[in-house]
Amino acid sequence: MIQEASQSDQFKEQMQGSLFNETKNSSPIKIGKHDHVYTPGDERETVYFIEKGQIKLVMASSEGKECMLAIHGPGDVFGELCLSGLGGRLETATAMEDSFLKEIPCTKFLDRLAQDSLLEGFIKYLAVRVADQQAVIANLVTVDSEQRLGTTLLQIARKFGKKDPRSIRIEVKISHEELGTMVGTTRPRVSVFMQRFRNLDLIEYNTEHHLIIKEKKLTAYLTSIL
Amino acid sequence: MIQEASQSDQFKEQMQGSLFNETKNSSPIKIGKHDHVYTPGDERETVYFIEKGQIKLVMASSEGKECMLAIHGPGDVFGELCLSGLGGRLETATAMEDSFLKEIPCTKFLDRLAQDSLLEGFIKYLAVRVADQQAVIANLVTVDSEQRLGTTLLQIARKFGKKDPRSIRIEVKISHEELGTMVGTTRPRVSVFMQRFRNLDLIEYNTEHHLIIKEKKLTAYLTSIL
DNA sequence: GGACAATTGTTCAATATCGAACAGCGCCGC
DNA sequence: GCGGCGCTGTTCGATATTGAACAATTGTCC
Repeated sequence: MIQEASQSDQFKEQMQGSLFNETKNSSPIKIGKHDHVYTPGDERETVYFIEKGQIKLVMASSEGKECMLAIHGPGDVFGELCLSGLGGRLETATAMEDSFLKEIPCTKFLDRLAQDSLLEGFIKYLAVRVADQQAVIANLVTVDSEQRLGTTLLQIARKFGKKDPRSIRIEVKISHEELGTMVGTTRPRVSVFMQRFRNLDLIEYNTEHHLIIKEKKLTAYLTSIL
Repeated sequence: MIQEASQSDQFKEQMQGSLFNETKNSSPIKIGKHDHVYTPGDERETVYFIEKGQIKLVMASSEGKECMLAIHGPGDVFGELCLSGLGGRLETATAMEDSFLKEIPCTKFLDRLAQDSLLEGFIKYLAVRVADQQAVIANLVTVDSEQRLGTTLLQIARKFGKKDPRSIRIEVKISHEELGTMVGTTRPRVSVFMQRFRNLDLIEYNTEHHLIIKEKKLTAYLTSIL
């Protein structure tokens, strides 16, 4: 697990360097809080690189319901799915706070990766993505909502957590509503479980709205309620 | 949609050609029905190419529950997730019938793709995979089981369907139990819905256990029950 | 051909989940 | 400071889903 993280981090750094070169002449785009980077159907085939901010990817079903697929932070790349060549975005990308992005046309993106011999690295990166998504799917299918919420929290913590001294980890701001759309349950339900986790001292709300997740305790609890 | 299918089919053919060259000297491995190609934790970093047969990929949760991730048929490649470099399989790959596979070490696989200038094609292929999985996730999160079963049937039909003259499509053998693990519900529930679909003439059971899916009718029905 | 195993159709009570409602609370803008 | 608004915590009846059980049916292996 650890060496894997460092490996993929390594590629991420290389890719960041590569993209930095590619975009150093263009100026970043500012996206205000709650504004969209793109919406379903948009044909613009570009990849985005986050310099600063938070971007969430949400997919809407034919009725009104939504599903939050991911949250991306500084240094992340998103919108790479236009590489699939099937044209037209499937999800909505929205800024969760004022953000600054660099935009790279999808063909340029590939060319640059090729030039810098990063194609294989990118394949590895995509393979990790596929594996992660498989885990999400298996989770949605096999376990109940409390468990799903727990594992989702752990995933987010691992992605965004600054390693706090006491083996605890800190967070970004995500509403219960949003958690609901990741986990596949309703907001009240999320509230109840979050409360339960809090009472059991598996998570905490920091003085200022930051979620603290006690990775070990939470993991232990989740396996205990199988 | 249509040009996309043909594009990815085109890459698939190129990849098949490429792999055919790579493996023409090695003889295929036979996997008997119900036997495993690999199981979780296996470290063997190889990619498989199906010459004949059906292979299912199943992920098991910590308790006993299972989730069927995919079914692959002749010409398909699976096990590519070892390219992620995180070592150890996550799922179980099982033959649904006697199958013949070619096995390619993961490094050889990449080398060959590179030699044949197929790296970008493979990236596109993986991007499509990620997009498909996103759709699956959104489905699991946003809609109810009947709807999910319906869309799952459509997905399978599109993957395996031989285009029957009357805009209908034929199938592989999948048990209700297995469908349950794809859709995230229980077997009895699948039975009920399948029965309902049958009564509404959205699907049929062929004289010999082959499922026939009436794509248009089923699609129409699914949108009608939003 | 017959017996056993696997698959399907169906039921039911127990349980989990939804969704609508309402109250408290903190933040922001004015 | 004050109102409004968005987020949270909590409740509840209506509804969906589970899981266990039992026939009926089919397939399969000797």
